[in-house]
Amino acid sequence: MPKNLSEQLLHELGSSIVQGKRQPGELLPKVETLSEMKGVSRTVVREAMKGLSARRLIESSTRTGTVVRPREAWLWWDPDIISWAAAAEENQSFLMQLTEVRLAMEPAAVKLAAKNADEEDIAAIRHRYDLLEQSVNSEDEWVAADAAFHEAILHASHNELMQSLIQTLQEGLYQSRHTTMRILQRAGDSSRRMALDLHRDVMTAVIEGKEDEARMRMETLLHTVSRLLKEYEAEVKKEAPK
Amino acid sequence: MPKNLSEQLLHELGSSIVQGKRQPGELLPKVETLSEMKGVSRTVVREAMKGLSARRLIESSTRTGTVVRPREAWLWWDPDIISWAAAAEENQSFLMQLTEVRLAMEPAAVKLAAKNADEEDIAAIRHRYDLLEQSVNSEDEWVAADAAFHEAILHASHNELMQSLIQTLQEGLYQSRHTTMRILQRAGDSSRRMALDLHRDVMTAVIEGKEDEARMRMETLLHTVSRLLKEYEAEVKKEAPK
DNA sequence: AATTATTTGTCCGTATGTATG
DNA sequence: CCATACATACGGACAAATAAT
Repeated sequence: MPKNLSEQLLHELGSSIVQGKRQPGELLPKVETLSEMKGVSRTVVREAMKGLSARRLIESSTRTGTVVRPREAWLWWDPDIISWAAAAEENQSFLMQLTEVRLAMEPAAVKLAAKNADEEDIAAIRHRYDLLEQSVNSEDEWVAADAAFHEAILHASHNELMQSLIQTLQEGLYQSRHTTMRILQRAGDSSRRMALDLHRDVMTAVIEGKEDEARMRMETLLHTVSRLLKEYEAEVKKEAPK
Repeated sequence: MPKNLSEQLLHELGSSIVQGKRQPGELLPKVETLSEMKGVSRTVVREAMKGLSARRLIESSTRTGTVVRPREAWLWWDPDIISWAAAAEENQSFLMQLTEVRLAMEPAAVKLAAKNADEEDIAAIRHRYDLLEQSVNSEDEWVAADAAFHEAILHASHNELMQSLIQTLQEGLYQSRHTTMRILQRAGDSSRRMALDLHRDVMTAVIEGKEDEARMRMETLLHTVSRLLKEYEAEVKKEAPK
């Protein structure tokens, strides 16, 4: 998947750090040694190192060598770091943290959308909602239509920073949720129909420019989905206990 | 300031892109040319490029060369990108967006703190508040004490992701605000005394575990400070109109 | 469809800078 | 002050990919 050798090595080293296989404070092998270990040139190793230090996972200094930086220095909002952390064995706590941020940001974004949406935005949102309505009977189409709807709302906030943030956030959640998503889909059309109503409520408030209304309805939507998720998780656990 | 040549070049190229001097879609000079232009080796150029592509500011492919990626692909939550954007000429819109995110995140973090703070956290928060109280008469000490107080609250949220996010956020705002800060400080002890009360209210709610109370009080605090800022900005503008 | 030109990607020998012992 | 060990920097060579001819 990675395009070139240095990206490959970057992912290998990066995930080993984020997943705790290399602890903060630990000294990495010197460039020459790594080059031999991985069978690549020093150039490739050095370029991978640049990727790691751009994410503040490591710090290099002459003579001392290259050490893994403490967790609080890491740039957690890098999509790769999030992806590596979400792919870790023990990721429950991390996913909860991601969810907490989402619960804070999405309603705020919708509130902004209600304030800032122009005619073009509203047309786009309406269109996405129609597509959502049409795909209420299809498991596969629903997921894509749902994402597109949220993206249209997000775009209407006219805040690039929030868009970027929520996007990386969603990707992180998505990666570790595709199994759970399947579970939710199994719930069938009825829960999707319920979700559809909640989506329409959000849309209406945005179109009418009712900021706080829009924010609260998004909160309701998120909490409902989260409750559904928990219920079905519990149910599955009951059916197949380990 | 930058430690080595490649970081120097990275900052030069990175800020020129973020500040719009090199537009999305534009083709960068090839490695060899850049190497000659800047008087550094190709190795240095290549390593700087790695830094830019880690931040998704550029994309390279063989034969085609290296192009500046569209703004929506950029990793906006990289501290360097934020710093470059905050240092731009036309940064009003960017600062507003940063502020909007802050207004969403800080109250959410305080709410979490009210939920999750343990004895240790509470002791730390109390301590920071005492320092804040003691520095109400000193312009210089206040800024540092205020930051420390917010950091202690943030730490009590027990959410590394939020901490990281708000920290980079604050650094971005701080960089472009140090002039405005001076203005606010000029307001004298009275406004600081008012702010102190608001801080105490937040602290109390956190200690008592009143989540929504804590969130709302932080919202009040932020809005009050923002209002004070605007008032003094307007006043200064009146005194010295351009 | 085959060839060529151009640019990134990769390798490596070598030299320099810097902090440690 | 010298020796050592590491990152940093330089540049020539070749490989791989792809747009243009």
